[in-house]
Amino acid sequence: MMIHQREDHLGLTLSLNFQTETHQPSSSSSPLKLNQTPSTTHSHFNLLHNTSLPKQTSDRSLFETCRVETRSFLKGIDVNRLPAMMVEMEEEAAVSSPNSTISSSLSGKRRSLERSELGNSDDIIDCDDEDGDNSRKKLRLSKDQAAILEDSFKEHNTLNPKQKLALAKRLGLRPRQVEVWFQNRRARTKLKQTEVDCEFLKRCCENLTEENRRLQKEVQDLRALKSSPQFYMQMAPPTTLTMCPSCERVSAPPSSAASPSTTPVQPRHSTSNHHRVPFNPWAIAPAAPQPLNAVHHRS
DNA sequence: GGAGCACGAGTTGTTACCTCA
DNA sequence: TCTGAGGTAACAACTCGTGCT
Repeated sequence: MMIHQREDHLGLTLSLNFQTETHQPSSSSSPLKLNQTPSTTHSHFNLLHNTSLPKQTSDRSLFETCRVETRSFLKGIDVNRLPAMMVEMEEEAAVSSPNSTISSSLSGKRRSLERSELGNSDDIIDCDDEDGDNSRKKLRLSKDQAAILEDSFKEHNTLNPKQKLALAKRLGLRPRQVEVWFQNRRARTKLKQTEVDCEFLKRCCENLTEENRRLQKEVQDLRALKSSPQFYMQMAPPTTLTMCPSCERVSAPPSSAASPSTTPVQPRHSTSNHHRVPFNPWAIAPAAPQPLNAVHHRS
């Protein structure tokens, strides 16, 4: 056992780390997929029997014992509800290790070291299957539990250990389950936000493409006009574009109908200093493109 | 029955912080 | 006092397995 005292940003002041880590098969590294053992069951077992599991998973006899005892222990337990006794035990475990799950409480380095020490993952024996076929039961949170978690998530999308404990106690779940729920919730929220952002950017792109097409056509028309100046002279002054003589910026009058991105641009200057005059397309040199945030005519 | 999806949970890598030599 | 190594906790990203529609 290792005593580790720290004051982290979440307000945890004291932690006791029991070195009762278990070894789990790496789902990605091992071609042979074994049913993975929820390590929390190991922690249940450890807490119940106040013992630690063997570090080397080749110790099959101990694991078989564990398996039998766990199976009998799990009989009659609703997987969605944790007995009060277990909640209290989990609380203690959570206080001693904020992560509360043995596997996840291991540091990356330690975990990878143990992975390398583990070698053949075939030695892993599941310890929590209640019917002996190595199938894990899918936990399903009740509507009430989900609603409370949702409410809590709306308040704050991360939990400090105290909040986690309180919530776990209130819901009759293990702190680790609350933690996992919040992790998954954050991940899924982020995913949805990414989808929304992606959709928004797609629409922006479409609008810009459309505007680009329109501007290209306008340039084409103007070039055609330039090539026949006598025709231009007979034309009425262009009404779609005006230029501020002060800053020499081009803008369109409010009446021109266009997409939102081509909405007429009104100068912010006072009319005493700036007059809207017909824009002569070849009277000024083409302005260099400006960064979006430099276009001060947009209101 | 099986395809698709939602969701709980495990795994792995990274980062920040702490302790200690 | 500074510094680097090692340990720990927390988190994100990825993944898998199960249950539901």
